[in-house]
Amino acid sequence: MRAAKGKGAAKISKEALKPVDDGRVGKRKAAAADDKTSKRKARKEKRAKKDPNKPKRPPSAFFVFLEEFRKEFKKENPNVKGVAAVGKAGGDKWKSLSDAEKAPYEAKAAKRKAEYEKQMKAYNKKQESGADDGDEESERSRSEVNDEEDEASGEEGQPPEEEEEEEVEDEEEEEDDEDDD
DNA sequence: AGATTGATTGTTTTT
DNA sequence: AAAAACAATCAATCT
Repeated sequence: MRAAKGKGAAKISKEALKPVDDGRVGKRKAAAADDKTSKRKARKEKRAKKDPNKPKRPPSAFFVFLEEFRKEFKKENPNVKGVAAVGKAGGDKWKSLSDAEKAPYEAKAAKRKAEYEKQMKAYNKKQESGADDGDEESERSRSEVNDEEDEASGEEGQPPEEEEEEEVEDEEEEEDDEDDD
């Protein structure tokens, strides 16, 4: 299960109802390798087909915040290994943050989303080859897709204006990714 | 050994 | 429009 889908989102009073076993990670529930029982992708219908390089959904502000939160959380709680612990702690703190505090995260998430749309555009272009919907398993010569790294063409004329009451420190986003291995 | 779960919220996606 | 699924993460647990 996606864990907190209907419960977490709908009910918010599970903290007391469902105490987490401290750092206990996986209790005991694994229906591994079960086509229909697998919730991973119960292909009831052709919801999603396995695509080579399909851009995953952009992380929401919460996830962006979580990524940073996890680092600190683990730093202060090296004993806790479960992801659920951080999830709950993060969710709790997330709500504790003010809109102004979430602003920077939202900004980052917004940027991620923008990239996602761009990637999706390129992705669609590749898919343009054969718009086969349905159970067309016929894999024609899929060959390599020319990956065109679309670099941000032109900056946006205007920098994001924070018209919010709280002026957030605009961190200069570094887009130069130095990937030295 | 690989697949899966657990948990959070927000957005993307699908119906 | 609304519900569903999925986005990351890490270790434990299951088949």
